[in-house]
Parts: sequence; structure tokens; C-alpha cells
Amino acid sequence: MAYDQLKLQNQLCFRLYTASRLITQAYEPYFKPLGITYTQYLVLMVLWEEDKQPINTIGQKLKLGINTTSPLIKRMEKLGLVSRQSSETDKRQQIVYLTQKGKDMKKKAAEIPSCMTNDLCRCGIDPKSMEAMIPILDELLNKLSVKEED
Amino acid sequence: MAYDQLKLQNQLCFRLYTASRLITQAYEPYFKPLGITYTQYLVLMVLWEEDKQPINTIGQKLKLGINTTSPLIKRMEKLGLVSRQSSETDKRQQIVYLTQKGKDMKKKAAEIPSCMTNDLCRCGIDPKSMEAMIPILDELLNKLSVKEED
DNA sequence: AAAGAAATAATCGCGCACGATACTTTGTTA
DNA sequence: TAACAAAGTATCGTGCGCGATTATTTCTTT
Repeated sequence: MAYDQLKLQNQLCFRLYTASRLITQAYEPYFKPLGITYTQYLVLMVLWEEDKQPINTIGQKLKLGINTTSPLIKRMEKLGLVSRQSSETDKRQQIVYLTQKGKDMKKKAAEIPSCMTNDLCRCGIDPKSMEAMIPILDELLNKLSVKEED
Repeated sequence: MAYDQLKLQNQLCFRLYTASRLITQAYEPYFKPLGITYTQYLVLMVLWEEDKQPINTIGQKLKLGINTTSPLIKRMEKLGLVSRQSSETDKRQQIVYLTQKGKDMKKKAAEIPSCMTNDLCRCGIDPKSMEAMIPILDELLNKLSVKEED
């Protein structure tokens, strides 16, 4: 049984890994004109929903470590999308906030999700099937996130 | 509607991306003692199933480009897991084959999938739910792969 | 208040991923 | 056969992800 499970085709992880990569690649044509990456888009979404958040909070929402978010925000700062300043109540915290360019990007990016949905449909992908995965993925993410907090 | 879709919680891509990362992290404790990474494990699985394959074929099976696989194989060569030699019929092709160390690794890695299954169960994750995702992911991967070939 | 623990962030090193480019070998076409 | 197109590979640059370490600030405990 162990040898069977070794087979590539049986691996859930490989499918998730590949699906993630291929969908991110499908997003790419929409991000390139905006001059951002998928990960930067995620950070922007967090900030569009609520501006001025500590860098660590952003990382928690994206489930990324500080060692990933810190340089990520730094690059976004260099692009002029965000800026940061130390919290007055806690000097350890770096509060990240959107610049005007970062705010304006929201309008430019507004159509990306619907474009992506259209693209996937055009490939013959059934949106209903995809939606069926969401609760299962949420269960997986919740359980795995809890595990991380041990 | 576009603004609704912008919200992080509605994004399938983010869930796939995060699930992939968290599961790969869960694998990590098993790979570390073996001195390999998840991606290298994938290459090994391809070769365990059929030894001596062109580097490009390996990449196609993993849906990775030559610009990823080439340096990847190079690192695995340095680790002594694989070796390569030019095809005699087509000097362009680099045939990758397992060394003894690469073959021996199969036995060491044999228990990883069942260990992972156990770990996930211990987190309260229902294997049946996970299996339900596999055909949906396969549909997604097939459709997206076809798109790539355009 | 002083000492130690915890939280937050930054940095380093390494291994992916991937777009872009260049090079060699093979196949095709005029 | 010569010129050109295509296939296969390698390399470079950039941006992640993440384990590990360090530094600063805050909290806790005595």
C-alpha cells in the first residue's frame, strides 16, 4: 500500500501545487500591465479591505511569515504602492498603508477576478465544480493553520 | 459584483496557493532527514516510476519548464541522487537517470505518504473530503494544461 | 526597578518558478 | 546541399517562501 501511494498520480499535494502554479500563471497577463505580482496583489487586497495594518497582521492573513512579508513590503514600497511607519503605541510594529498609487490600483484591478472567471469558463472549466472545492479547502486550511499554532 | 469578487475570501486561487504551501510545509519534516526538497521528491517519483528519461519529459510530467528543471536536476546531481548523459540518438537530449543513492532513497521515502495521511487525520482532516477534490483538480489541471499548449 | 521572556521586525542563505535570451543539434525546405 | 526553422538545453535576473539568526522593543516576573 505504501508503494501505491508513492505514485505521483495519487498525490493530492502535487495536484494542489500544480493547480496553484497554473492558475497563478493564468493571472499573470493581468498583473503584468499593472506592474505587480500575484503575491503583491494579495497584499493589496488585504490593504484595500482595511488600510493601515501592521506588517505582521498582513502576514497572518496571507499565512506568510515575517521573513517573507518584510522583503515583500519593501519591494512594494520601492514600487510606490505602499509606505510604512512605526506605530506610536508600539515602536516594534511597522504599520503599512496604501499610497495614492496603491489606492488607484484597486480600480485597475477590479476586473481581474471576472476576467479570470471568464478565462476559466472559456477553457471549459465548470465554475460550480470549482466552488465545490472551496469549503473543502477551507476545512484543510483551518485544520492546518491550527496545527501551525501549536 | 466585481468589487465583491475582489475580496480575499472569495478567491479560489488564494486557497489553492495557501493549501499547497501549508501541505508542503507539513511534508518538510519528512524530507529534511533525507536531505531533499519537495520538488526534488517529485523528480525522484517520476524516475522511480521509470528510470532514464529526458530532462524535458520530466518537466512535462511535473508541468515545469526547462528553466526550472535544468538547474533542479543540476542540484540533484550535486547531491548524488541522479546523473545525466546525452542521448546517443539525439545529442540535444539529456537523459537523466538514478544513481544508487537515488534508488535507495525510494525505500526511505516509502512511508512518507502514509505518514502524511496519518498527520492530516490527526489534525481532524477527513480523507474522504480530500479525495473528493482530486477529480475536480484533475479537471482543472487538464483544462489548464491544454490551454498552455496553444 | 532589574532581569528575563516574549513579541515584532529585519536580514541572510538557499531553492525554487519563470520570463527572457543564447546556444547547440536536428529537421525541413527551397 | 545550403539556408532556415524547430527542438532541446543552459543560463541569467527577479521575486518569492522559508529556516535560521540577530536586534529592538515591550511585557512579565520577581
